[in-house]
Amino acid sequence: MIDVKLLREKPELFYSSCEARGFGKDLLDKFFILDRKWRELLKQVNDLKHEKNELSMRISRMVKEGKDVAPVKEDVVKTSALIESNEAELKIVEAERDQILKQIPNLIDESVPICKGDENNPFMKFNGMASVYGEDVEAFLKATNGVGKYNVIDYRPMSHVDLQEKLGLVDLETAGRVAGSRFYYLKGRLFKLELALINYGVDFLSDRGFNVVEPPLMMNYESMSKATDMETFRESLYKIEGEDLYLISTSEHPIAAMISNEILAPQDLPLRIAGFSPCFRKEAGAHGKDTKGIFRVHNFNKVEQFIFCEPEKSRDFHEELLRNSEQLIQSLGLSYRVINFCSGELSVLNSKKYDIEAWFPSQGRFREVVSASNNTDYQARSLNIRYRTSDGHKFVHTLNSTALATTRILVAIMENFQNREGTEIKVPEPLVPYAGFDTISS
RNA sequence: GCGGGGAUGGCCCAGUGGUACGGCGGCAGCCUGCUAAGCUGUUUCUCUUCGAGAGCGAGGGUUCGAAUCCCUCUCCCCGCGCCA
Repeated sequence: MIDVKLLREKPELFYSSCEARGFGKDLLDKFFILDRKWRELLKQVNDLKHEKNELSMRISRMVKEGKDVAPVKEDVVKTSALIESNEAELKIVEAERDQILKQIPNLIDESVPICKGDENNPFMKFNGMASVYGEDVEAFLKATNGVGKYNVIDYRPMSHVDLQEKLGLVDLETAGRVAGSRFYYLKGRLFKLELALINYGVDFLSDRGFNVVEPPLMMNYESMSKATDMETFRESLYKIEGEDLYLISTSEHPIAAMISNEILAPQDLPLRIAGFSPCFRKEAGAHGKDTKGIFRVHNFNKVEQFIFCEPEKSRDFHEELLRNSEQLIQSLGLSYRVINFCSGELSVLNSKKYDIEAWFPSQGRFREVVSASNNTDYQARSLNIRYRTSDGHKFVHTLNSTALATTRILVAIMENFQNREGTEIKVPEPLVPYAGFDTISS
């Protein structure tokens, strides 16, 4: 949720932020109408309650003095009736106003480019040495502003879909029968490689000051709605039938909610948490996209980074999260580019977001493997996560970033490190000690 | 699932129908060679010019008035049962 006081004080900030996101100004206009009415009603109700409290106290004194309180009681009853009707109206207006308020998006950071469309997300940097099939060179260079480094290869590597089929590493057909599309059985060494990735990611973050947790995989409506936004609710989340429970779509949400309604001591900050969990997503808006293989699936595993920090420092910590994620991707030998999200593509919670997109030579393009967001105080305000300062209690800033989303990284490994014949996959060096093998073959 | 106990401000804790006690911690000030101690004030949210309202796990109810009485629910602790 945004800061209502700031909205009242500096509405122009929100009008320009909403405009940059491509939201109309209707939402804000509606808010101000309702808020004005709400404040009027609140004043009325509070004044009436004051009156009632005074009368009650008078009764208290009169009882002690042994006087007849019946007439005063009648006054209180009348006042109470008035309060009841005014308060009912207040609650209606308040609910309407809050409904609007929840939809007002976070203020965007100054450094966010004003644009729209995923394809326009500006390129930030490239790292690595990509293997690029001849006819993809042009697209590769365009995607990296001409600065991407690459080796031209004279064959197109197999897609992970074909490769995993050929090497017997994934069983999609059985998963389709047992569960449905976008499910999978990971088998043998590919499964062990996933465990290696998880352990590697957890150790990596643990070494960098993150406390590691495995969160609950389900959340109730109240916590979930505060940790996320309606878009996620509508498009991503699975609900458990007959229970007030939703499967998490990322450990970001239960980690964020971990310290809801708490007031942290300043020395607790920054609080770095790394979580590991399966993630469940409906992918309702993705019909027809990545329908084969394990690139886009209904459940996958993910190591996630999360930071709670002081507001002034969140920009720096956003860079730290990106740096950690980059180092992980680099260490696996993958080449990638970083993009800065367009104002028009940010989620309601985001103030700023970077994506890391790895190069997939078989597809001839960069695909998202990491998403690093600064949600500033938006999530913290909804979840009521504050810290103590000499100037009162303030909301922390929250940030999150993918460390390793296992299925996507496995796809990247399969598509980047297969041999020319498509009979063997080389295991990235840092994973070898975790996996206990250095190649995967049939 | 059954029985018993519990939830009060950042933390601890008192409070059996008359408008939340005290301590610790935090912050500010005073005092003091320095530190510590001591003293004073302050400490949540909302609307505000003053000021007021709300707040005792959540939601209802009774009452002129509820932390207190009644109902429903949630979570935690102890015991029993079941169980990977």
